Amino acid sequence: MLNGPVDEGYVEAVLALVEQIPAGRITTYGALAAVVGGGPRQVGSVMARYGGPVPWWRVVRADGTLPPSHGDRARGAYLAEGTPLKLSGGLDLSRAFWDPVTGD
DNA sequence: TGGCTGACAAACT
DNA sequence: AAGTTTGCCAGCC
Repeated sequence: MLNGPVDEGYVEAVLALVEQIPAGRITTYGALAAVVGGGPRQVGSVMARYGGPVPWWRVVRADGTLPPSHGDRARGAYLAEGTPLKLSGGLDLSRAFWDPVTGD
């Protein structure tokens, strides 16, 4: 337990939401940041450090474009889960966006 | 102590 | 439509 440092609460909140993202759906860093607080960059930083055990590929940019760091790993996951992809190589936010606030 | 960096976002040209 | 610039928040040098 322990829980030592406070950041753990913040990290836990972010990871919890990411784990709640249903397959075939995606959310944005800004949306998560709006729920857990802080800024979108902070969410990204947390994911980079502690986002190992969570489906981080379901978290994308606000434009629906794939983050440079995701790599082909995320692309395969999208196809495998049936995530609505756009011909431009991005994601169809209008169709695949999942709201962490309402949970739908 | 000040400045740079970073899984971002929104606005402007 | 695309590329560039500024802002935000926290951690690290």
